[in-house]
Amino acid sequence: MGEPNTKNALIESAIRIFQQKGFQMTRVSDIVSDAGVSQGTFYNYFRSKEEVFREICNDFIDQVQKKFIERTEHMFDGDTSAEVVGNVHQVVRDLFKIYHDNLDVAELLFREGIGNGGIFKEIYEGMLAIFLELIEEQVQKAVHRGFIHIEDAQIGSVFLFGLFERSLLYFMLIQKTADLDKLERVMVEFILKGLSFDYNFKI
Amino acid sequence: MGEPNTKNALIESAIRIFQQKGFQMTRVSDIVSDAGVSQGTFYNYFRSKEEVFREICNDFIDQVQKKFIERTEHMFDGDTSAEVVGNVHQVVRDLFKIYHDNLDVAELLFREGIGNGGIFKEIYEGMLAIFLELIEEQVQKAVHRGFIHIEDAQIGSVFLFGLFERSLLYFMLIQKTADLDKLERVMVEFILKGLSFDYNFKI
Amino acid sequence: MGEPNTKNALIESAIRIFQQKGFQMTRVSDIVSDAGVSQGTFYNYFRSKEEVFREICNDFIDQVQKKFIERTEHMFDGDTSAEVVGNVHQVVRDLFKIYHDNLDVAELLFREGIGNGGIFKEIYEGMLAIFLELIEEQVQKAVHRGFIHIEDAQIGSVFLFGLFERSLLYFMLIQKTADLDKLERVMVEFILKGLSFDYNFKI
Amino acid sequence: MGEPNTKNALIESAIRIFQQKGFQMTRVSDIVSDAGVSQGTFYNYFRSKEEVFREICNDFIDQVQKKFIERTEHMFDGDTSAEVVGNVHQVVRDLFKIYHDNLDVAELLFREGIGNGGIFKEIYEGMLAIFLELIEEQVQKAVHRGFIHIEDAQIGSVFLFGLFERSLLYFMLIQKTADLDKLERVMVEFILKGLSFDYNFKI
DNA sequence: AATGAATGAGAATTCATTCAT
DNA sequence: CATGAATGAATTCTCATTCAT
Repeated sequence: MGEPNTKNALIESAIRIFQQKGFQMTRVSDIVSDAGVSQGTFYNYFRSKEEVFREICNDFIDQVQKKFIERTEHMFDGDTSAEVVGNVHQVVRDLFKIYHDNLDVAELLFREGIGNGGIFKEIYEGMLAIFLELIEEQVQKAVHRGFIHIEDAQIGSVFLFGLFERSLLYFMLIQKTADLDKLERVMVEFILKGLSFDYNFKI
Repeated sequence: MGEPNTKNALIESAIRIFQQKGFQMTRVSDIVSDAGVSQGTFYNYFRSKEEVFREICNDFIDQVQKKFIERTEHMFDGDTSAEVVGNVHQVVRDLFKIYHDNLDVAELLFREGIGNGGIFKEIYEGMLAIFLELIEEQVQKAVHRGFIHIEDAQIGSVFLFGLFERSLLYFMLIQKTADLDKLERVMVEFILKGLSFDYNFKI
Repeated sequence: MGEPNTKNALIESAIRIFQQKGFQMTRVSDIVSDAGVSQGTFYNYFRSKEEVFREICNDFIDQVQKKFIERTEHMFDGDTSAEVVGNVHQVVRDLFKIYHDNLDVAELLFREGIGNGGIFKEIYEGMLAIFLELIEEQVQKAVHRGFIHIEDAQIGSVFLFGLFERSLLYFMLIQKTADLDKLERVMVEFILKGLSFDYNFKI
Repeated sequence: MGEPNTKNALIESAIRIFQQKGFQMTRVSDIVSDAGVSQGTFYNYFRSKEEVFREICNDFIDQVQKKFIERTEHMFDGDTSAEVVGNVHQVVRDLFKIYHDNLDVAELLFREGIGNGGIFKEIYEGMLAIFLELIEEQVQKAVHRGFIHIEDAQIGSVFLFGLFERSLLYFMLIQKTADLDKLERVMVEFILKGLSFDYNFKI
């Protein structure tokens, strides 16, 4: 009783405090006092501070990955350029939403996942690998279907990822005032043009 | 480049160790033993561990910023599209070189600058602001000259920055095997097309 | 020997784990998980970890003491030297058996009883006192009957105890390969000669 | 400066406190406050509480071993029984002295060396092996020279060790009132008789 | 300038014990 | 009787920083 509640409370507090103070500066005592449980209770659920962090990140990545697959697999679907453009918009909008819905953990991962002496390097790089592969696959498909063109699909997918990730980091987490509709519009146009999209194709 | 004095030795050691272990995991004792001086000596030159880090980052940013200005201020110069394309290539190549020449500190800054509970958030965000402003300025100029187009120059400059930074992070620091000529080619094409560059303009 | 109830299970587990890990390194959680009951159940039977240990030791000492009295009180009985020698052999053999039958607790007590910051000093020293007194009594009796001789019976009984205890510790617990028949033979001879036994006496 | 003093102070305090409270119950804070230095200083000299203990024990064993070799190697020297008896007395007296001079560490080792979940089992057993070997060697030599007799020299040396160690433990550390002259006299007689010493031999 | 021993606040983690169910 | 989540005191060890020499 209280079992899953306590663990959830700890996870939620951990996310909140990690986000505020960063992993290294967060004390287990901060987490437990935020969660309203005792110091020892923490260790009934997690072996260490690092373990909560990993658990949070992995949960997030799993969940986002699943949604990401659902959304992106129809990214360049469509028989006419208008349909494709519509789908790309839809995908970008969906991804914004996923990101926005998980803003706290996303921030945590993007901020913390890189530094910290490489403790979480593997987590960030693992996530990067997963997403790059998924994006590349879609880009390849569209290249084969002939309505976009890029010399190297892997490079292209790194561009798309960088473009997307840094934009959201910048506009959602740093500036915190984002006109998401506009961002979506500008991004879709930039991407499609960058990928030499054929705005007049029809199968 | 400077005289091989104690302070330089400490800075070089600090860069090396920070890069290997990250800021938080680096011990002052690691730095001094790498530099071959005693623990106390460190504090004759720096008030704290944080101070060396700031000094390293700020030196890097100052230096890169200067080069960056030099290079980018002629980014979209030229009276014909061919000249502009040539200049863009030149700028991208130069930036690659700057990044490559400072790979150690660049990695340090990009890896550490974000996390760490916001200690260095300000450094990273300061740097981001500087570069975004410089890029935006160039983009604006080119938009006014009429041969590129983008709905919002700030958004565009974030795209360019993200594109560039994450690509170099990925190919230079993670994959570690980069065909820089190809990357340059693909990047320039992607950027110019993304910015609706008029490949046929002539003044 | 008892009913296979929870308390016995806990005691048996406690003996096993204490023996493996020592008192201090044994966790109550080790004991209960070995016994297959929950953490709380332990405290329905024992007030503390120390209490199980005391209970185990005291049970052992009581039981051994009883047997020890039975056996030793006829140690030097007999009207001829041959009878006495036979009885001494019998006693030594019996004591070996007691020790062997209780090897686990014996080890526990001899290993743990001394150290641990004196927590169990009293237990070990109490046991020592009991056995030394019993031995001394027998030695006195034999001295009075005139067929052994020793300047100080207390010192002699300490010798006998040390001789016996360390031998069994060494051969049973450290070397683990003991030719008990030989050990018995050598020990009886050593003891009797050491005590200036008159191999030719007859009443 | 202060360097060896601090370390020595810590070792002396450690011996004192370990002896009073036992290894497990001793806190590093007890040691440092007794030594009058700060908590951190302890860790400039020892990696852990265990390390001081090992260092203390090993120093003691090394030192005692050296003296023990010096003394025992002439244990059964002599051309007449009287000379041998004299030598045995001398050796026993010397060993009492070594033990007495190092009473604090001896107590520490004999009390703590055994228990503690086997952490220091190896230390105690290592020491035991060393001393048993040295004793056995002397016993063998005397057996070959023909004036003592024992069926098994190894068993005999375990007897001698047990006899000696437990006596000193009992009379010096537990009873704390020992008539050492008498103990020596009784012990030498017991040992020699136990070993079937030929009180009339002459070469 | 250089040294390096000393400092001590601070953090993570452990585990015997309690108690409401 | 049994349970097991919760507790929190207690302890070890770390490491940036100071300062007398």
